[in-house]
Amino acid sequence: MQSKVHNEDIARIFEKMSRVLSLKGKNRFRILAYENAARSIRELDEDLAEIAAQQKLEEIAGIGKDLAEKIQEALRTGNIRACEREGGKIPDSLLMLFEIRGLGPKTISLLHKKFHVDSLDDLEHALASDALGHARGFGAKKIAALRESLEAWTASHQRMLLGLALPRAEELVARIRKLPLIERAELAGSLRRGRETIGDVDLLVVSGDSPTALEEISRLPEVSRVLAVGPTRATLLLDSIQVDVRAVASESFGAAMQYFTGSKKHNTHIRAIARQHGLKVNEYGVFRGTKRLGGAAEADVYRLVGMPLIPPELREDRGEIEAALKGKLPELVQLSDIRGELHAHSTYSDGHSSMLEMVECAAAMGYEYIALTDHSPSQRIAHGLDRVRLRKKIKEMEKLRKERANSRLHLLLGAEVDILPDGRLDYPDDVLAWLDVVIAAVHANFNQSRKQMTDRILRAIDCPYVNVIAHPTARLIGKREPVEFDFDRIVSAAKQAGVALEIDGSPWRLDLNDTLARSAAEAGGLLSIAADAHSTAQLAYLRFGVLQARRAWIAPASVVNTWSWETLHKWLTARRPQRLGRSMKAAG
DNA sequence: GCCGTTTTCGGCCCGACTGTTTTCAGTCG
Repeated sequence: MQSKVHNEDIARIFEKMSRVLSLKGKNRFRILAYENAARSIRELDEDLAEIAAQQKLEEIAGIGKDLAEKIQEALRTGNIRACEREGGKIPDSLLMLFEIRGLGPKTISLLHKKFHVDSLDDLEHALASDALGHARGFGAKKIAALRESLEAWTASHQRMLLGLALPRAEELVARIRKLPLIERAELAGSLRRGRETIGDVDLLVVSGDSPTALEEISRLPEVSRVLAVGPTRATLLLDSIQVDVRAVASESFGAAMQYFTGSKKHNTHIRAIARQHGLKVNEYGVFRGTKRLGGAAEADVYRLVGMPLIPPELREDRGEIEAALKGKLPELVQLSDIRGELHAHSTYSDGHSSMLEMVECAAAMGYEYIALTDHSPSQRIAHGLDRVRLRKKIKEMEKLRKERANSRLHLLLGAEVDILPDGRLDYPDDVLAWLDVVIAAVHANFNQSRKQMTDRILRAIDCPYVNVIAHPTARLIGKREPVEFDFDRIVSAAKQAGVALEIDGSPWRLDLNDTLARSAAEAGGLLSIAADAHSTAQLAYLRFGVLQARRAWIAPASVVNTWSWETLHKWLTARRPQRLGRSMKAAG
């Protein structure tokens, strides 16, 4: 049996084919057909192999007889002879040039033929020399624009982390809202849906004088570069993040928000339902024939197709439309439901803020409880606490509790304890008994087998002092793959034991991710949404965890840190061997 | 190359924007 051919492999072949054909100046609709097919395949949930087995390839939008046969061939042999023949002599490095903004088939073809540019490196050299200067179509501005595009691509060809992009985008929106010409400004796109990474920022504005408003936006100090400005649209760079600003009419604002928030799949599905009602939905509104029925408010769009407004975080076509039609949209946890933080560090381990600073910040945020969960000794780089230093921390915490006796904020002595490779915890039971909150986490030996890792985490869950498994898959977005384990077994063991699985809000982690968190919650498991804060400012990371939880359809009831102090306290102590931790008694 | 209440041929992704053009070509979303 041939090694498995994935949907993405076939999408790549078709994408390559469309680029090859465009370089050769072939029929533009044929080019478009391959492009559409590639996109259509990328949007599939099901494996092409399964669809092929059911003889249903031609039911996929954009796949006809010919492409269905080509897919069959790719599934059998791993490649498509006709596509290889067509693109045979064209190096992949040349096709990479399509990634550069401002380069299309004509220019790439010209660069290739006249200047022997076959790669991004070649392009860089050509742009650096003055060779292009005299060629037709290459003015000084064009060359400068290409230099900038190449630079921007190098800086940002990978997607940007939500937690880093969102605050920058929000600052920009706040700034834009203060401009006198601006009536409204809102973020749309994947940022609004809370996706863990984003490609660019979509921003909609309403103004009585759009052209001037867009000019003014382009001149804001936050904007590092202006790629394009016209009367209805501007493309800007905010650091290396591309921002697309669109000016829309007030009466179309809701329809435009709906359209530009996406996802594409969600919108396609909504439009299909609209068609069944004899309606047309686009970015300008909802129409029956030429009669405009609504579109000023986003809720208009959903109401006219017979459903309540769907929260942006759910708009991925993962069942939310069916749920909305049945009136069964889930109640989603929101930031204001959160009553405390169960994962935060202080200067005792690798945090940058003192216990006092962390506690004061948590009080200012209106929290009812905060656990300071510094690392255990195995985390040497993070200054994990041995018994002696842990005792010192307990003393300081008891002093803090006395000084703040009138505060409604409960201080919890916690630790983020390493789960050792064999599943034992990094503190012995007598030390664990000192703690009010134990969150256990994998921080090393990520490459164990699936079975070893499953047993390791199961053993940690078995320990009666453990309350939470922190960042369960240990992934770092774009940097470290999630560890492998039997997720269903972990979820069911955690549920049995009353152990919560964490949704870590740190922008680099967001762990559990949305799909895993959703299946944990659907199985009836408990979750904890945490900031994993290493400073007072990072306590705000919790909101990214909440966004992730909302994408996972999670209701407040299954999130332990939405619970009142009394309920949480009962839960924390429920599993413990009889003798209560002494600091918990002090917390009273 | 796909698609079909316009159905096996003849449409399909076109409007906005930039740069270099002297009335338009190329690219983007």
